[in-house]
Amino acid sequence: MTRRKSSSPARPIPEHHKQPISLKRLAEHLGLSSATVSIVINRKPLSDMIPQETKERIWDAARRYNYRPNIIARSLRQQRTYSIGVLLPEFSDGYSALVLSGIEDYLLSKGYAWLAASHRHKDELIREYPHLLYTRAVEGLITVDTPYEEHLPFPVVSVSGHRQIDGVTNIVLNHERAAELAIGHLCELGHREIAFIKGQSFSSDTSVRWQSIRKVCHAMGIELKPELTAQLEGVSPSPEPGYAAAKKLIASGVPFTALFAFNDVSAIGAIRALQESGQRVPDDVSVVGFDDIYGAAFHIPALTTIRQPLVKIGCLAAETLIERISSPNGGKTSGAVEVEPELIVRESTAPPSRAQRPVTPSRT
Amino acid sequence: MTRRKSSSPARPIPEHHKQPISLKRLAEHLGLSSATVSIVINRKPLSDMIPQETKERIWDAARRYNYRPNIIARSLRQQRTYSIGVLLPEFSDGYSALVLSGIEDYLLSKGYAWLAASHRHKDELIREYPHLLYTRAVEGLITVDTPYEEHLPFPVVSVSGHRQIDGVTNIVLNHERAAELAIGHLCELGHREIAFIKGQSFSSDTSVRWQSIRKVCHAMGIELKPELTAQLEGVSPSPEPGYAAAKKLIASGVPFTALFAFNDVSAIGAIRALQESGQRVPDDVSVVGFDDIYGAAFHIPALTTIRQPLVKIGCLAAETLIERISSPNGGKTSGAVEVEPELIVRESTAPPSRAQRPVTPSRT
DNA sequence: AACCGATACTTAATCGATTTAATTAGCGGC
DNA sequence: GCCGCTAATTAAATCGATTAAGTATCGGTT
Repeated sequence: MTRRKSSSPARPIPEHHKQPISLKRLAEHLGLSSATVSIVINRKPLSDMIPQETKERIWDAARRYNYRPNIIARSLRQQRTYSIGVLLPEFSDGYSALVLSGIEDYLLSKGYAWLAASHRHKDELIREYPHLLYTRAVEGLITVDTPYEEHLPFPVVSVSGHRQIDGVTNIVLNHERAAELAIGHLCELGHREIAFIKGQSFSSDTSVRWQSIRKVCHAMGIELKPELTAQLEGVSPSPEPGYAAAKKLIASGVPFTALFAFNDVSAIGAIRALQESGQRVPDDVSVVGFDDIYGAAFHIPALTTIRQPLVKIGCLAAETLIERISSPNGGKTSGAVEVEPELIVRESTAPPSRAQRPVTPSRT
Repeated sequence: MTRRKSSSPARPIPEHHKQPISLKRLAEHLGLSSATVSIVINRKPLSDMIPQETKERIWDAARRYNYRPNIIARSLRQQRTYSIGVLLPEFSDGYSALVLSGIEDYLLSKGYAWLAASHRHKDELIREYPHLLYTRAVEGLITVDTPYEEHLPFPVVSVSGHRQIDGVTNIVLNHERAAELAIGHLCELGHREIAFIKGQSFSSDTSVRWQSIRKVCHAMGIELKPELTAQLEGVSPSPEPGYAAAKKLIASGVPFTALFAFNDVSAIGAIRALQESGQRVPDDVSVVGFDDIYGAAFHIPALTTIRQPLVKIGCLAAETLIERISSPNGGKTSGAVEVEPELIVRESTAPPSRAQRPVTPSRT
């Protein structure tokens, strides 16, 4: 304080300081320059030169007037926004929501914010949103189950994306292991006639998952009959597509004792279709789901499923993205990170009934 | 162009203009001042003075160099961020997700962005997040099922908030009508012994809903037995709390033929508990849920439920908030907006069975 | 010839912070 | 009494737009 110029006396601040105070006003009030205050508040190396007493004066005033740096001004100067975008198909699909939780946890801990956007499988939104987010000055993007081709001017981490795109890191499940777990479980129970529901064609996991299933079936000597293969159709996040797919499988007339669905939601729809056609789960048909969303455990019957560590995946995606954003070389590494699935056995699977009745098509 | 000074010739821009171009550079390249370009790009009234030819030159260049105004700089100057915060308990509860969809739709159409935050019922996060969002310069906040007392320095719209707080607009369901629909439906089917599951104490709808139920029960001559009243406990967004609550009701030994749950998720948990105790739904006990989340229709049995227009609620919340943000007087109006529920009859309700067996407690 | 008003722009301030380069005061040494 | 050094701070540029206020040119009028 020894050298504070007497020519610039501390200026008082009006009582009702409800509106945020600016650095400049705070500095004026302290009789210091805004540079000094900024340096101290941000604990810059330069502040080593500032005597303790002054620092305390600054901190006191900052607390008293509840000073909060204007993040917009800071962003402009630093060319950093500390925010990222998250693009996903749908908030209410049980899958994205869990990934989001993981993302949020990590970002919160690192001081990042995120702008979310759901495209509901509309091509236009899938195309537009990344640019909109870019306009919003995000520093990176996490896409969840969203195919995106174009090269973007910032790092991208893709959850269950599978294409190798420059600048995109993929977080992927070990799908082969997943198929082994599911089909192995059914085989062990004694099932041989297994039906499959593939994902929608727009789902990025669909193709990889299916390849894994084919490979594992072949290895285990399970025949993959075309009549026992159905595909989800439509963009509804409800169990309806699974219901429709299962109806088709049943209508084929080819008997099966087990069904491996693309996800838990479609498994739930499938179970409804089976029950409507007079089949009981798991007595007549075993069903295995995928994901282990909330609620899978509470469905009746409780779903046997392949759990994806969704929260962890979200966390990992966020971590990977932040790392790439922070890395000095711009994080050019576009590789893949793999996570492991887990088999959760509940009530929807059982050994095939001895009296192997063929599944008969119900009336439409 | 007649008067373009020959002293500042159009300056070429290097080929690889991948990185965004600034207004200044664009103006330099055009041989104009940035003010002129800004005025034209933003279609300010002043641009009426600019000849068509110049305007076209500007637009052409903007397109060619893919000019995008830096939103940070603009925000700083205009003191507007065109973004709001959304605070909710949980992404994966089926309820919030639908509200979010509505919010997103509306905001997208108005050019606003949103920062989302889920507090998972942690007091600390409920307290901190609004300030964090404020620091992030949101212009308003939508809270979903989140009790918030403190006065905030921007407009707040609260979905299913019920307190009258200065500066907060509530979007509420007509709970009395909802209770009438549910209880009326059960009465019409012939039920008299109705059990109830109240919401968690932290849920903002819990108290209002319960008052309405009491009122309607009284009006309809239904006795509200304390033993047939349970409350959800714990923060899990899964059906588990509903399961536990139903277990308690069953354990009371008091017979009931119908159950009105706080929401669909808890109804699903309750159904599981009933089935485990040997009751069949709806044969022995009818169950009515609340919300009509995705999946309610595909549960087995499909849930009869009171539908809240959740997407519409989100939309309405966003609209109300934007209106208050844009209104010149700062939108001091803190009132309430009411929406109407709807009864959706599916499979989980039926007339009480003639052979009115008392519900017997199952082994623990 | 001086003036006016319209046209077609430009200048410069501003938003609120960060950051680099400079400045000042005091002190010890010669 | 001057030099150089350190400690403590500050001035000024900067980020990229927006915007109020100003200016130069020209045709036309009195």
